[in-house]
This record gives sequence, structure tokens and C-alpha cells, in this order.
Amino acid sequence: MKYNEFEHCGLNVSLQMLSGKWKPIILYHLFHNQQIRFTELWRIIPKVAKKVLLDHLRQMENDGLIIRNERSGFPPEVCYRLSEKGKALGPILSSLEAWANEHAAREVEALRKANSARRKSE
Amino acid sequence: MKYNEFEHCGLNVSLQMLSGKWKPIILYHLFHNQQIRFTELWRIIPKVAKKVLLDHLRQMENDGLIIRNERSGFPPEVCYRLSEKGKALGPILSSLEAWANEHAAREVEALRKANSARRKSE
DNA sequence: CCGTATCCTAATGGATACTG
DNA sequence: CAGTATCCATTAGGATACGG
Repeated sequence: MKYNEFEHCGLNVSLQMLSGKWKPIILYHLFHNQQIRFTELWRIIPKVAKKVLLDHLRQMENDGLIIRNERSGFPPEVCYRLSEKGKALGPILSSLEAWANEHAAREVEALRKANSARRKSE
Repeated sequence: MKYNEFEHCGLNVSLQMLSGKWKPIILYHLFHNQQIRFTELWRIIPKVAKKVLLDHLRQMENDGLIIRNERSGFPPEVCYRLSEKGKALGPILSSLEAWANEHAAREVEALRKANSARRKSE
């Protein structure tokens, strides 16, 4: 092999950080809001279990994609927002979005409809 | 919410197509070779189970990312190569690679060393 | 409000033997 | 050589109840 081996490791790492059933929608909302409170995020993501949402947020925090901000007192108030590292992913995620819309329009439409129907039935 | 909902669906679809433990390395080799025979791919990916590699390739074929080419006769000869749709992912995957190298250098290095060590011990 | 603790199910990845 | 068939281990995702 004349090309450099192990060039795929970075790809592995980044895809790993993005893998998780609810990460795309979490990222989407974080890119459209400066910050979001936990319960608000839980409310706008339909049907995700609280534990799972927390798992995802913890992973993303550990990976340095997002920042968790806790205001002490009662009731507690926790906000999540993108880190610089997370923001740097913006253009790439847009490219992936565009690629899917161009090359997998059928699947994207199907998913859109499924989500839309689910939202209405609540 | 003033922004358009469900804009994350395309991202969901594309990440879904890229999710799988061995897809990054498969894609990497397909981007560096016009076509690869099944056994060759199985040989250069260390320790993956044949069934799992086949599962991944089937998924990628069903998703339209790769094309399977079978030459009849005995012994059989099956080659895999990127489709146009798959090739269109190239620049995006490079961006993800670059992002990881810039923002997650530690993790990338760790993985590189782990793979390198595993390769030597065979 | 935010998070934990349990317990459960489904999906993914894998080892091994076998077949045309 | 390429692919199937079993069977198994691990992980991800989820429902529900409880706690500071």
C-alpha cells in the first residue's frame, strides 16, 4: 500500500462523537438557540427517555462538543450550549444535510413525514 | 420556534448511513482504491468477523454508497467500489477527518497507536 | 427542575463451522 | 472465494419510579 495507513482514525473519532440516536436533533436545536434548558430540550424532542437524553448530553459534554451550565439554587436551572469545538462542526453538518437532501431525498422525506405525523398525534 | 422544524432529518439519514464500526475504514480503502475484492478488504481490516464485514457492505450497497460487482465462474470474484453517490461524500469525510485532527488530536492519536500496535502483533 | 436507580428489550458486533 | 447459519456477548435505547 503506498498511501498512509490509519488516515481513517480521525473519521472514526468524529463519527463516533456524532453517533447516537438523538444527537442530530440535539445539535440542530443547539445550532438554532444560544442555549437551551434541559427540560425545554426534553420537551421539544418527542418521546426520548429522560435517561437517554441525559446519556447523550453527557457524552457530548465529555467529548467537548457542548458546555453544561448549572445555576445553583432551587429549583435548579441547567443550560446547554455549543462549545467552539462544537460550533466548528456547523459547516460540516450542513454539508451532510445537503448531501442527504441531494442523494437520499426519498429517505429524508420519509423521515420528515414520520416525525411530522408523530408530532401531530401528541 | 421561528426556524423550520425537521431540518435535522437529512443529517439523521446521512449519519445513519455512516454508522457502523467498520464503515470509516471501509470507506477509506474504497477512496484509495478503484475497487477491492472482498477477501482483500477482509485481510486489510484487522480482526473483523466475515459476517460483520458482509453486513456492513450490504448496508452500504443498499444505501447506494457502494456497488458490488460479481464475476461468475469458479472461484467467484466479487469487487466493491464507490458509487457516484458515495464519491460525493469524499470532501465531507475529509472535513470530518480534518476537524478531528484539529479538535480531537488526542483521541485520534490514541486510536492510531492502538491500531498500529494491533497490526504489529499479528 | 434536574438527575438517579432499576430493570428490560432491541440492536450491534463477533466466533466458529459449514457450503456452492 | 464469497457467502450462510448458529449461537453468543456487549451495548444502546427505553419505561418507570424515586430523590435532592
